[in-house]
Amino acid sequence: MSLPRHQSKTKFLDAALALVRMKGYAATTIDDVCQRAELTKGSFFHHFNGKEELAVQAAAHWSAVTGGLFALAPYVRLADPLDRVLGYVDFRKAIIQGEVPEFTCFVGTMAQEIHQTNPAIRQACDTSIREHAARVEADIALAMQQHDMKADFTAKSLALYTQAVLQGAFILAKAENGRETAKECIDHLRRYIEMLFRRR
Amino acid sequence: MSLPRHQSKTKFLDAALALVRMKGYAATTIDDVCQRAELTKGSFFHHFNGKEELAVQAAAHWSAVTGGLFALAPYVRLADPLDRVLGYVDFRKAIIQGEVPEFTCFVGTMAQEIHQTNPAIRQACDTSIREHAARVEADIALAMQQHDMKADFTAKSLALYTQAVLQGAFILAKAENGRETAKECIDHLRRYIEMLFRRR
DNA sequence: GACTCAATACCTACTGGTTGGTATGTGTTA
DNA sequence: TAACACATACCAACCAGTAGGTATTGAGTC
Repeated sequence: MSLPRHQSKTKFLDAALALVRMKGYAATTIDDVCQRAELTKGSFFHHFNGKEELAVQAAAHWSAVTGGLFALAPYVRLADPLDRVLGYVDFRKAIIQGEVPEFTCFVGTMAQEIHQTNPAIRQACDTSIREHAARVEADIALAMQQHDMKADFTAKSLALYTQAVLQGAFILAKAENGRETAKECIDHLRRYIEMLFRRR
Repeated sequence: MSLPRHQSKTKFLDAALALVRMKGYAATTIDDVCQRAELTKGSFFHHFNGKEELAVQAAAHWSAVTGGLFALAPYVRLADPLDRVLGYVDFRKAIIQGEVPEFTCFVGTMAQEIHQTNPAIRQACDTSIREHAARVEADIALAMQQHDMKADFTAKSLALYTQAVLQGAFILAKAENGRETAKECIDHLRRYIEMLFRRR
């Protein structure tokens, strides 16, 4: 009566994403993960050699899941690179919906907790964030080229800035337990990009 | 051989600030706090009725400590409100020094972890962040007034945006285990404010 | 197509260490 | 002498991880 191959592993990873986004890494127990995945500890330790490995693989899983989401978003098909950048920002604002754990970032949450105590997880989170930023960076670089912009900042630094704003917006959302401030932050981010590219 | 009144309590609170900034809230045990404060659990439970109360009071303690730091910063004595706003941003950049736990935000870290699980701590973190933002907001409001700015955003939302950028910059700093990206984020924040007020 | 056999996938039951919290003190101060 | 400020010793619950089992799958053999 077992499920198709490796589906269980995915269930553990999905459970980890949900639970860590709700309670954080340290407060999420392996038993929690097993219960949510509707599987047992024996199965868990068959797939992972411990909590750390779960976290590292969950970071990669997060990249895959969100990567798919952004790849399918309509803005990626816009012809103008600046439109894609602004479309990305708008999309990030649009997906701020539902309860706080539903729209906040798994790797940002985890990095916050383990940066000093677990280098392997920290590295996995950093990689996930930077891979995502690199895709934004590509469009920013094209937009800067197209607008012949002579700036005292790089496309990379602006791309990372967009991520910082989003991560910070999530923290304010968590603190207030709401979405409004976060959305207003993204409005400011959009305004900044518009001003940089003189679209305003 | 006991210390002057209530000094022990402060030692617990200081220990909590340091440890949570290093390891996060959940991973910080009461025993850790006692050890760092060089006091015993008996003393701890004399001053606090549990970990939650420690966290709530530590948030207030954090506001007091950082409040003192900013009150003494040189930028607050500048005559022009916009200079004070930009001076604040520069000051935030300047104090990004040393190891990551030394410059990151206690309440931001804690809010991230407990927002769904502990309303009392979440509220304390929100209050701490918003009190700090309110001081920035005051100068922003004056600057907007003085520059006769007709903006489609409020001073409050811009003030909260500055906090979001800072909190997000801290997350990137934690993920990369360094300071550079965070500082570049603050450069972007400064550029944004300069552009809003046409100082560039 | 039936018959091994080994690897895979999953389970139950347990353990040793940790953790938040308690019970019950003693010394010190006003 | 009562309140305060600490300390020691303990406990029950919890948690990461282990031991050792059973069921399922799939590839090779005849």
